[in-house]
Amino acid sequence: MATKMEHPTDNRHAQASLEHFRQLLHAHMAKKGLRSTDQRRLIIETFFQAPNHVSIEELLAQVRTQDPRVGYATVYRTLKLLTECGVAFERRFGDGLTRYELADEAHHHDHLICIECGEITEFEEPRIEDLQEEVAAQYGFELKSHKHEMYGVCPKCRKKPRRN
Amino acid sequence: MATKMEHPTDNRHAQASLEHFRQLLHAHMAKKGLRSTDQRRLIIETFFQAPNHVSIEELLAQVRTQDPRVGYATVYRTLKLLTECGVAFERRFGDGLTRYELADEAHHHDHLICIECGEITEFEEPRIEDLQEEVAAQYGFELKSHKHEMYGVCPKCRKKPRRN
DNA sequence: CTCATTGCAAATAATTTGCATGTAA
DNA sequence: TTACATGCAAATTATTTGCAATGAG
Repeated sequence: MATKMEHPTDNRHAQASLEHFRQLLHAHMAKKGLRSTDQRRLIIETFFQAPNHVSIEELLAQVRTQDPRVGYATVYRTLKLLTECGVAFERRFGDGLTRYELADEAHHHDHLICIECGEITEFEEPRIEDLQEEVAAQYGFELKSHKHEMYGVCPKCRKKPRRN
Repeated sequence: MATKMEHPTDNRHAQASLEHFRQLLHAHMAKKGLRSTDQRRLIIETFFQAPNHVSIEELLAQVRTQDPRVGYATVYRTLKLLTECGVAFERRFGDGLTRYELADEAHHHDHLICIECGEITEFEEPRIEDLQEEVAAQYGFELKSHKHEMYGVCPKCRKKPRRN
């Protein structure tokens, strides 16, 4: 059961898996009567290609390399749209800003965060996932998603003399 | 190893365990030359007695029943102090505000959050804790703390007709 | 006495919103 | 054409900070 092994730091997703998200989005937009605009398409494609855990600011900077006229508000509104239709997850780590990532349940991962240098490492551990289902069932919860962050000192920072 | 069983919703901590936190705080304040004031003592004791996951606003409201003159800034500053010396943890769930809880590692728990009604249930699962250590070790991390939140639909909300 | 602390108000920072204008469908 | 979308700037919200007055050690 616990045999799948992939590069845990390979953040980007195959084109194939993006197709699913494009469909989700399309369905949502059709149902709500929303429109496909240049800015939305650009922001969405940029998000799909961006590294994981992008902030609005990072995403906007990247978007503006293609179209400098795009404003903050549009990025916020588009990411909210992606969140609403289940394409993106909002995440808040310690720094005061929201980051976004693809809602890729099939390729689910959790995070190891270094409290010294802030480096974020992804991990997958199917045995933990199984236990989560077990716990949720104990409490009668129907599990939809989860967030599992472990904070510690990464190998690099452990080598440095510790601060006091 | 996995035999301890307690009321998972019993949030408050025995007086005995608070003693440890008082000492931590006292040591930190002594080392930094900080002073013990009426406001600080009141805020800290209120925090110790408050339900888990208090927000600044809730805490201030409670504090003001004892002393209406206390201001927001003092509560923020005091909670930051508690966080710095390891007495409290900052937590950010989905709503845009920071909540605080006792940094009680010995009585560690994680959270099950209902996405319908917002109810927060605590759980403990030693087998997950063990696996966390294992994963951290795989990556060479020295684990300091973690945050594990599971989102789903609680038993009560599952009974209600689902919204669309 | 000295310097940390407080309350207030003003300052920040991230995010949201109102509105006139632009533009998919 | 008919709303939805955009960009801008102003508004909001949570949190932080400057400062004069207060108070702990």
